[in-house]
Amino acid sequence: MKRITIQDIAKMLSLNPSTVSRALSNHKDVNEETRKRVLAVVKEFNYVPNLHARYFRMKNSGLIALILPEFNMFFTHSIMAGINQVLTDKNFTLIVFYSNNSYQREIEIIRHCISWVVEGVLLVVSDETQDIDHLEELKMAEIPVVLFDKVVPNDKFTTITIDDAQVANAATAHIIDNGAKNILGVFAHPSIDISKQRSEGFHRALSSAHMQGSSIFINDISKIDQLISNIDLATYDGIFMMSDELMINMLGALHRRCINLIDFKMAAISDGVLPKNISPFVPHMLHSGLKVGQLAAEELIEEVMSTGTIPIKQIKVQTSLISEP
Amino acid sequence: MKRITIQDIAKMLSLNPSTVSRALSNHKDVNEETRKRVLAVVKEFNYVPNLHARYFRMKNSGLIALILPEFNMFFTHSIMAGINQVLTDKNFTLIVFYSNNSYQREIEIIRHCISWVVEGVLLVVSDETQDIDHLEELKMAEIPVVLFDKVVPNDKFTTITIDDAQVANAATAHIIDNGAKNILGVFAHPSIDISKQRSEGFHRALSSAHMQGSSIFINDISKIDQLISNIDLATYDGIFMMSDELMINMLGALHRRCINLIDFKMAAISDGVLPKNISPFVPHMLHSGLKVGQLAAEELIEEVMSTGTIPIKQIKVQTSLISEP
DNA sequence: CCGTTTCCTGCAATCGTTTGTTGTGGAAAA
DNA sequence: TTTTCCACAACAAACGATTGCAGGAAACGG
Repeated sequence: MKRITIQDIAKMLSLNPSTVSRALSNHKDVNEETRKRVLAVVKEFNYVPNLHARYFRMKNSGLIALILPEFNMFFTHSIMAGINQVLTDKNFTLIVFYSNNSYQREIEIIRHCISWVVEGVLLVVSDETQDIDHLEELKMAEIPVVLFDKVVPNDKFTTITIDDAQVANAATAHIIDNGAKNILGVFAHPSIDISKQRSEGFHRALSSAHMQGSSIFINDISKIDQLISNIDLATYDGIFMMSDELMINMLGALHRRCINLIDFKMAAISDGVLPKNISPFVPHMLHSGLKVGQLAAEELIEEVMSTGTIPIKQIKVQTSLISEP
Repeated sequence: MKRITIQDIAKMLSLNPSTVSRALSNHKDVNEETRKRVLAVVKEFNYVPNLHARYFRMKNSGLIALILPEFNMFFTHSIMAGINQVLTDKNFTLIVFYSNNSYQREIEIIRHCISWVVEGVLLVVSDETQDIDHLEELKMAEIPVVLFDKVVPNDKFTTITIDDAQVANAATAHIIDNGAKNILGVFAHPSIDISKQRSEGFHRALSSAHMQGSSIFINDISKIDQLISNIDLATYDGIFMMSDELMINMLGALHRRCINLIDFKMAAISDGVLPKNISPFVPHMLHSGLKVGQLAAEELIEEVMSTGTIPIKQIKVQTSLISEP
């Protein structure tokens, strides 16, 4: 079936398309009477504007691209919820791409975004991404970009992160405050930036309490049982876990080794959802994906809306300690 | 900066825009020599086509809309991963909407989809949605729709679900096979369709084994501790949990009541991700979000691509029992 | 040498919407 | 009565890419 257009409406009412257009956009130059007639026809025939035509003419698109390296159950969903809230509010439409942690794919996606005339890009870089050369094209096309969560440090684009070292430090300090004497730190793959940062914060907390402790880096989470099998857990009385994913897996692994979790002082860095759902409760530095998503979207929209240039910001999201359920 | 267009390229090379366009689309009517020259300029100036212009002219869009009622960590992410795989493969672009479980919002979104001239819609209906009247508009606009996961039973659109009753039945049977004599079924809010279906399957399994058992419906998951506080768990030796969300919360709640989970024969319906991550292992009927997403996307694309009409299908996704880690 | 075919490129229209400019009739002001 | 002004609506151009058709030049056959 052929869609009804503004011209069809114009013809029916013996009006000019321009008048119909203005009627629909509440332009003052159109008589209230004619507007009524237009609206009536719109309703009767279920007219909806063709956004391709509109945005093509207007040279914008109302589209915001979100580029994610992967879909994981621990953080992505709340980030998306946060972004969506903001975008829906401001009447933007979200298109989602998935780089599959490939730098090459990320480049392709960015090209595609330009083709789509998106008005802004929200980017969580892939693990492979080491530089931001590929964002140059977006800059040239004057498309604002906000990097968040995993970022490449730079001074050309707004970034939104947490102070990983400081947060890990605070979480570890909480374990120490609870009286643990020997703490095990559990981290993800050591090559990714946040592992390094959080590990650093962990060790800083230990040394400022004049304590020792050790860290393990889980390269492949499915092998966690093996990886911790040669650790004498009895020597530890505290555990720090750098993420939700590690937390749930670590708890599972300990459980499989029939270790009583009550014996441990624990802390993690978490989105806050999982600790609400599982037992025992794990105190955590609340690193809310929802908030990060919202903030990223808000910053981006601000840049999109502004006419002039806006100062680049390096935002550190505040985190807080959640010490009880 | 102004974007470079086909006409700019044409001017530079003293060609006609039409020739440039044909060169770029590998049309045979253009000399290999000229094509080379065009490609060189394209590369030099980083030309990217304006998809709004193209799709506006071509009357399609390469867009597929995904409408979700909510973002939850338990199923959404794997559904999206599955969809994305297929769409990326077939060169479609995904736009995502979030109905926030509101029927009204769902209607708005569908309108918006038509406005965007999307080529297909993947829909998980909101909890409020009781009918499919609002999909009539899509049908009139000849936009294919695939309903999946949560659906409204109907014979006008392709649907992809699991046989909830049968799956719940099988899971329960597994608990019975393991020797449990008195089984507790844990279900979500009784007003949503899948709760009813799964509860029915659960009870069917019980009665065909000439057993009794009881169910509880968790209206508000944050109150799970209260809800199970008046249950004498000692009388049960088996638990069936209808979803990942209930599973993780139930395990947590039992743990808080210091109940030894080893004493229970358990089974659930699960996406499979969580059981890999937690301990104890919970046998489950594997209801893979990834697979559902893929299948939904594939079915939709097939309808989109086909010229004639395609038979409506009511697909039940196969599930399998995962009885060990 | 002319007619026909082949190969390549140009011309012009088109998609649906928006918007700057122009036109018109009637009322108010002079 | 003439001039001015205003409210309203029509006209036309534009956005960038695609495509049917026309046309020119070279190649080829007779």
